Amino acid sequence: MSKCQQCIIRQFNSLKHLSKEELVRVSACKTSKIVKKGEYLFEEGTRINGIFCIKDGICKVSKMSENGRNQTINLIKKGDLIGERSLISDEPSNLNAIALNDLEVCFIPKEEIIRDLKSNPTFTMSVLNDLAKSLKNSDNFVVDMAQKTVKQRLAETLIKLEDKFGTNDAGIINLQLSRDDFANIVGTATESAIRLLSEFKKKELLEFKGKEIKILNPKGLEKIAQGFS
Amino acid sequence: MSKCQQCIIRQFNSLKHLSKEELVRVSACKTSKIVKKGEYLFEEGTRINGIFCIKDGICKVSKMSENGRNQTINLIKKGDLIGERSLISDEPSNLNAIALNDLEVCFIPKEEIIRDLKSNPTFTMSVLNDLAKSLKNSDNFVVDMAQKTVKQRLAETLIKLEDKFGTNDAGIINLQLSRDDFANIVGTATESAIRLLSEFKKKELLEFKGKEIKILNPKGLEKIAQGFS
DNA sequence: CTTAAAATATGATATTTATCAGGTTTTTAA
DNA sequence: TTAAAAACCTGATAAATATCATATTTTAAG
Repeated sequence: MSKCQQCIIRQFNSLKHLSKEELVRVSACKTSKIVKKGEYLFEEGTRINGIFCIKDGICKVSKMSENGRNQTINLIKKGDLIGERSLISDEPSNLNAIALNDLEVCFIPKEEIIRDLKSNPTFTMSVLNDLAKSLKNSDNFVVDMAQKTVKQRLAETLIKLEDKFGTNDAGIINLQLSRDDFANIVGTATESAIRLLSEFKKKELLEFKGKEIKILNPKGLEKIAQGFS
Repeated sequence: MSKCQQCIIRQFNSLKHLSKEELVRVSACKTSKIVKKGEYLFEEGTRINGIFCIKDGICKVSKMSENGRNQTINLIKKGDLIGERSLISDEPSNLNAIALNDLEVCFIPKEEIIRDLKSNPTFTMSVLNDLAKSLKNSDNFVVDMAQKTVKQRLAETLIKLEDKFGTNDAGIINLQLSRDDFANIVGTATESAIRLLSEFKKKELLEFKGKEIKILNPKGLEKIAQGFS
């Protein structure tokens, strides 16, 4: 198994603040696994007892509402850590993590990381920083969900996806989501997501062929996200 | 000015993990202030550079949406800390904090707390814990906002308010909010909040006289929050 | 290659919610 | 105490969104 010390991925997250010795220890007790597209990395209600470092692939973080509908909270990509909350509280996870495409992850047990948290303040501050950023994102997300229309939210989602995952040479967003995935991110019915995507296409804000989406007029989408429509 | 060492409020938050010496230092550099009802404790876009400890009163945390509408994110009460995020990032606050009634707060400058974070792992873990809990709350809030109807959200809000602030001898919730406040928590128009409160009253789920609200049938409200209506 | 299943699409309709408009009551300040 | 302002309330209507029904296209499996 590859060693954390040599893993380039750690440069993208808090693990970069670990010393060489700490990394060696972490490396010794980590495990790796592959999660196939559509399978769970972890499930709501289970204890995860450690953090996952995403080496490759994209992971959808979601939660069931009491209404029985699924809401996607976040998309996690290569280089991100997930499961930080399990370090702190002993409660089972309140979230699902599902592979959107084949996922390569490392798992570091809780005790190991806690040991580092207690001894390495720089590492701890970095983890605090991550949580703080997530919290800010989440708060902003609440405001959007509460105050924006479905159309605004979909426009915003498209912009954010392009930002986060980039495009290929042809300008197509480097992430293929089903209409249902879009609906679950935006918090709407699948039919509504489909209709709005078609509307955006008709208005030449974007074009798509199946799941391949290319944004043609980002400014226009931005306007819509801000409520000018 | 009163001393942190003798302040009973700190028992309710992470500050309880500070040692006597640390508390003496904190106490020496803290400042106190009163914020009158309706005034800002701090404003979106300003740098706060420290944390506030709420000694008395209730504070509304909110954010303007791009649509120009206000969304209340959280209600903070006696014993809570607020502003933890400013410890970590240097960005200005993305939130407003407004006094719902007269507020008595202490302010502890950032540098002082960071010093303690670096030297006291128990304190740090407690702050991490707070952030993690907030994040969980926020995530749940996102799901509610995205997936529940206004009626469900209002019912849930009422239950949560009673939980958090309790009731007086007459069973009236210990917090007086305007209909507009309710609308901003639930994320709806003021008229809609009014209509639904009236509907709940008609169904004898609650009774109210002005801003004094008494829940009569908590199970019934719970049912509605879960989507049975 | 063929067929069944899943995903996408679109129309019709019902429901939810916002908006506007006009009241009444309560609170605030002079 | 009284006038003005703010908060509250209700109805009518419009807009947004969900739901249901059904057709088409795409994908997956045999």
